[in-house]
Amino acid sequence: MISSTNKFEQLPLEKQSRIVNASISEFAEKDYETASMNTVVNQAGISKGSLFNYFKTKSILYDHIYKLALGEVKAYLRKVRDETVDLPFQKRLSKIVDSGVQFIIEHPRLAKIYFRLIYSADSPNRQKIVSELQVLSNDYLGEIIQDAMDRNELDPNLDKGQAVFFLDSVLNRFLKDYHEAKSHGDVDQFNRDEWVDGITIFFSKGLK
Amino acid sequence: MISSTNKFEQLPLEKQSRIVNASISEFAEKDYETASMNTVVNQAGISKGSLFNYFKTKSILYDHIYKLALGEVKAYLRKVRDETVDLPFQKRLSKIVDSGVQFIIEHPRLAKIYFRLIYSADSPNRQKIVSELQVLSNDYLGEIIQDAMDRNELDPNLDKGQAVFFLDSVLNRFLKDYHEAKSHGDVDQFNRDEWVDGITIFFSKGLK
DNA sequence: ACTTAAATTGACCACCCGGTCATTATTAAA
DNA sequence: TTTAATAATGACCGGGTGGTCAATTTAAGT
Repeated sequence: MISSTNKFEQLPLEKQSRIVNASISEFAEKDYETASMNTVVNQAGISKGSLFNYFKTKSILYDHIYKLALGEVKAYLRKVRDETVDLPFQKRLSKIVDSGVQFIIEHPRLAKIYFRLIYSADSPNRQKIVSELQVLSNDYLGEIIQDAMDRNELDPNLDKGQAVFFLDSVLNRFLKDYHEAKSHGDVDQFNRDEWVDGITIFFSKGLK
Repeated sequence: MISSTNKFEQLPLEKQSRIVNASISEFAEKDYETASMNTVVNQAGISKGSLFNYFKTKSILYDHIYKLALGEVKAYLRKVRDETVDLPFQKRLSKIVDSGVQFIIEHPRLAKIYFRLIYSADSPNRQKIVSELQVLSNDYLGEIIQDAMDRNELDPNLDKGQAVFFLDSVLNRFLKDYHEAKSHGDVDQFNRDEWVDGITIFFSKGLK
């Protein structure tokens, strides 16, 4: 069976990366509907016919790109999860936030695509994608929380689903705000350490 | 001085509401760029020239609509704030969540516009609007938290800015998820009381 | 060098967009 | 009833879209 990106994958790597680069830039800058295949084509320095030969439709190209972004996110998450298995919950949380911040710094365009995907509404299979992400996040944070519960660092009677929800809400929101602050140039107002401390303390003791 | 909606406001109310209704539907269904003035015109049963006579541009029409949505949101928030001044923090939080849920039920299209505005990226003056909303939320939740601190219901050494951030993250996320679940028809999985309890307990004691 | 197959091109298509404006229909004044 | 002012209309404009395909360039095989 021949995948729909087959033709693309058989291209010289240099050409592939020109196309991927242009696509990432365009989908980072504009939302799905507004992003233009013409712009991609011009920026990549290939003809329109070629692009539509490699990717039959716009939405197939978008699929390729967002999966790429998601794969990178997953890699970061896996890495920090595995590197912190033996650390206490608070330290672990802190490292996860760190990793998120680092991802945003190292892959600003992919971060933009990721947040657009999560928070915006007009990607082709939005509903399916988002629910997949929810499962992913549930598994990931669920594991972190379960580990902490097993070690008696968290209340063993916690509703795990809710705990995951709270973690997810605050972490994602923090990273989103950080990302936006960064792309507006006023990232200095973020004292990262202070925030990470605040977040971990908050999760431990609440506001009381 | 003549406002840009002057012509519109002098229209018969029935015609006004036809136009507002059509606009709300369109901006709820699609994001700003994708929403079509032609659709609005057809649904409202007026001619294109008329619409552009009442509202000079698409973005001015959008302005009118989102301010309407925001005004409604503010009214709900003001109401619940004033009605709960004497209640303890936990009860107050619970009522605020209630009010949000009720808003979503009573004004699903306005809720859609509101969440699109907050979480999506392509509205005309997005940056300005979002920072205005942040100030608004800061004032609102800041007041609720300050009240609770004054009554010794919360740690008086709290970083108020952070506390507001946590509240805002969790509340908005909860309502957004609720809204999406509702518009996908699977709202039953939400045991509202359980969630409200979970949220208030979480804010009091954290996860420990 | 010649032929054939494959890859690349960009002009072109139908469609939709926000916005305009000469024309027409409606109302008010005389 | 005629005239003047106002309101409503929709054909039309320039421009952009995703996608196509006949024609051309490039590469491979003999």
